[in-house]
Amino acid sequence: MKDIKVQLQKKVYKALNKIAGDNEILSENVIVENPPKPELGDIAFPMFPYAKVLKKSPASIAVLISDILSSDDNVNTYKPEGPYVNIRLGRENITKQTFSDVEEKKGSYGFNTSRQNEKIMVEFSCPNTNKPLHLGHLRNDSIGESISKILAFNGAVVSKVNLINDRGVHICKSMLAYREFGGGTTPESEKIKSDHFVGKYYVEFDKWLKKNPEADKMARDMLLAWEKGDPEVRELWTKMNKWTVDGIEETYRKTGVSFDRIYYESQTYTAGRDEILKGLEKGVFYKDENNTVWVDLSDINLDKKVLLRGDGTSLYLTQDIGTAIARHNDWPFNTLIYVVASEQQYHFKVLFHILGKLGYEWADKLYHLSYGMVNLPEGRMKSREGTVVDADDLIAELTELAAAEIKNKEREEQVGNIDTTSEKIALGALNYFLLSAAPTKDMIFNPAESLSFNGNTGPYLQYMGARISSILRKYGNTEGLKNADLSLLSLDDEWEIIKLIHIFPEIVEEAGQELNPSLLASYIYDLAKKFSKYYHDYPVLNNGNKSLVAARAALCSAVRQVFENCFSLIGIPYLDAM
RNA sequence: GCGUCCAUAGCUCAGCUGGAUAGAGCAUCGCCCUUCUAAGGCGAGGGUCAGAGGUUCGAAUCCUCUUGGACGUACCA
Repeated sequence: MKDIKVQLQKKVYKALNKIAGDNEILSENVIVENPPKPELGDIAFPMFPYAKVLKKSPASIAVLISDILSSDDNVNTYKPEGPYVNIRLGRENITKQTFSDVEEKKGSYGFNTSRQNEKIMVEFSCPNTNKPLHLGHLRNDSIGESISKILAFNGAVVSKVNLINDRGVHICKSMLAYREFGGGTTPESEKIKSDHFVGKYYVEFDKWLKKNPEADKMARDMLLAWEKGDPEVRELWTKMNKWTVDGIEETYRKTGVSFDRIYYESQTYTAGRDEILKGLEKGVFYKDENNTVWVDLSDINLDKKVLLRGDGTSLYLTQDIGTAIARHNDWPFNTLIYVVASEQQYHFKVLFHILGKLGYEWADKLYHLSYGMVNLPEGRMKSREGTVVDADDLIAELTELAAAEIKNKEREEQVGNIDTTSEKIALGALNYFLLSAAPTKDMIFNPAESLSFNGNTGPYLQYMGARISSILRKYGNTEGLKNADLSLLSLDDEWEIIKLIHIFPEIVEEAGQELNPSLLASYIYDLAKKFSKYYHDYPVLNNGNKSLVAARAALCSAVRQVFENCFSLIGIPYLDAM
């Protein structure tokens, strides 16, 4: 559709100049747009901008341009409508081309090469090992996974990386509380998912701290002991970290999240130190009387920032500098995208700037994909007030609701395995919900409403997919569909659907450019809605005309393929029955 | 204080680089299961696009200010 628009732009440009004669030269950048309603045509050119130069009314220009263009084109039709030239495209070629494209590419329909030869690293998730994942992590994971898939579908080579924050005072707090109150219990003995088991002691620590202010200092001491390699502390640390990581990995498996490489903070946290010292030698940084190393950021209108403490220990920022450099060595990327919440914008601004100062020419290829917070109707989630929405609980709840719905509709038999189907519905609901809002925006999770499966939701999309599958199952062998007579698809409703199928690759490209999965979410919802109305109004199988049945089945088949491909990009499992 | 971002229907969100009466879902109220699964379809009501200026033939969209909010501005991560 893009190239068609460009061609038409050129034609309109030429026609405009024909009217202008040699008086005026017009900008080649002719404005194109989509008409607000399908009845108005497929593509529109507003004529307002040329009124002044041509000394004619927009409406009369529209008439002239339409005439000129019509005389030279027997494929598309041009119609002046008020100040607009509205164009109806010849449907035959586009339809034929679109269908054969889908038929040929199948699972890779939508794939394009706009990001070919790019190596893109995507960092996301980055959990702490003191507690299980919550809803905020789920948004991070959804975005990270989706963006990675989208970029790969744009031809890039993508490497997904995770950085597990397994070091620091937070894990020491859980460790202390466990040592104090755990009494040698284990996740197995208590039959609690292992990350939740550890999280329980993190909460326990907070309670303890209220009665015993000493606890804070004890945690810091434990961290020091850890850094010194105290064997007892290390042993406990290893054990508890494993519990958490095992539990988190189980959640990853359930939500379809995976990584090409996992970094552990405990292994990388010292890596930045040498870089800072090198920078100090080069005079990029400076040291104060306490041996603290600083960077002056007044060149980007920011304050100064500590890079190394006086005792030589490193900070979050220090570590991230080291990690970035290590990553570039491990896998020389063209771009590194950090999927991290918006609250860390300042951090990344500073990080990128410092890497630039250190002379890494790839510093300007680092990008912070800053996504908004997930809030509750009452406001921010607060662990202290126990309002944090736990990831596993949420998924379990959604799964139960889906299972109840299946039973309620008496679909057990058709669905087959209720457990796996319910899980897929839960996942579809969750990912669609999290990805349908633009990443940059904060969003509100209203438990009551967000658990619904009706309306603009993942399950609605899955349901449409299941209906298409059902129709195609009833149709039988779909092999012959490539020979279907597509000219029978003459309804406007069919044309609207075909156009949507046609532009799918363009939407994929745009979503990649803008790093915005929500474009795909609203695209597929649009397609689902149009298809839903279409098959409701026009029988695919029971219309009494064998050729028409084949043509419509072919349309179903193409829509199904786009569903599958688009679904996979935004983490919605495709279901053949539900 | 300073910086970044945000403000569209009662609620949750769309609205592309400015363009034709501002769109969905939820909620409310009607209608539709003897035809491919009603997790569905159709219809109704509901908007001074926070407010005020400006640029433009034309602004929800761009610029300025005001108001209201989020986040940040730690030798936390």
